[in-house]
Amino acid sequence: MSGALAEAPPAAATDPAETQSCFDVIELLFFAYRDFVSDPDRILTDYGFGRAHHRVLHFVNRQPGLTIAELLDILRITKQSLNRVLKELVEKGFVEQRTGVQDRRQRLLFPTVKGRDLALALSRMQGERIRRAIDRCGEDDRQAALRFLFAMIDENDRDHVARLVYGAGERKGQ
Amino acid sequence: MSGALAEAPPAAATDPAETQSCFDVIELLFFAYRDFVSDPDRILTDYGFGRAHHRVLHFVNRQPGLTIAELLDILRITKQSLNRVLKELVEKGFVEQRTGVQDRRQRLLFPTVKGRDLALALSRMQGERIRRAIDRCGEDDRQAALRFLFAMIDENDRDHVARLVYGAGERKGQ
DNA sequence: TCCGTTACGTCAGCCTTATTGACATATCTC
DNA sequence: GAGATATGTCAATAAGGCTGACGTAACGGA
Repeated sequence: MSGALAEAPPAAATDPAETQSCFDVIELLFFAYRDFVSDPDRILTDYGFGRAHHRVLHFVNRQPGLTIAELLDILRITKQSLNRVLKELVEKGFVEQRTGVQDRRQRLLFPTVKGRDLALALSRMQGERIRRAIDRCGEDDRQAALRFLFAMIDENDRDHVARLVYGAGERKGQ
Repeated sequence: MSGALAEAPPAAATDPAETQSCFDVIELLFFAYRDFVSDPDRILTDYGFGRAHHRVLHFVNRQPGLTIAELLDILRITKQSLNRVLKELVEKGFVEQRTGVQDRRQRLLFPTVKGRDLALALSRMQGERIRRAIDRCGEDDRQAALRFLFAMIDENDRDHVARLVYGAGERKGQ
């Protein structure tokens, strides 16, 4: 496709042509993600929050009743890292913790009204970008992109992600 | 599609249905990116590098002769942040700086052989994930995903990115 | 030739987000 | 009652980003 690296043939690539053909995905994923997360960042600073808070708030709002362990598995960070941002979200009244009913060791996480509003405001910003993208490339490309992105996820995690994305909702009581 | 938030109707969303329909893109982009960057991370620690080094090395390798200003525009970080990682890459012999010919104020960045090898090893890891994804969802979905991801980029930046991704290669001499 | 602008480097201090390791507590399960 | 599990927390550290300020070299036009 492009003439990149024509003067510098790859020394160790098993298949230069195929390696090369992946640059577009690698780079467009980088640029799309770069701009994708930049929108909410502006709002978040007004609340004294960062991206880490956004991620927590998003998944708590998306799946009310989420446990700490499940959140750790989604975010792939340590509990110490999670605890700091979660504590701030709770202290500022965006997330509420309730003791589990079946298992009282668990702390189920719920968004407050305030938390839900913020989560939706952030999603709306990202949604606007997504809708503008769909206007450009069409709904079919969005559907295909979803399939491609899904296939990019670790195989062991796809079932879990599928359930979360397409089967989410209130799960645990109170 | 899903029953998420059924018990908690969005308070401020202009269009709940459309906001909701974006959750899949928001989340799959998060999970795909999470796993996508996790592969190179393992190699990078062996060299004492992090993701920031990877990004710099990738674009320097992709576009030999890149200037500092262009790299800053790609990465969207401050020159102080860039300088730290770039200095380490130069000190460890992965990137070479040469004074510009037309404009002697510029420092043109080139990968060394060592740098090119590392960049390609990292790209290869990501390429393997991409190829596995294509095996699952097909080449058409990949092409569509590229169009969608491209449309997700800031409008002002699309020309620049298009040139970089599809028209890259050696640009500035010696 | 002088002067303003540009490209880059650097010092200093700070913030966020992540890490590892260790230990405490409450609760479940057997 | 004992061990495993879910969570909370203290402490130290690292990576990667930021702002602000200042310096130097080179370009470019008046």
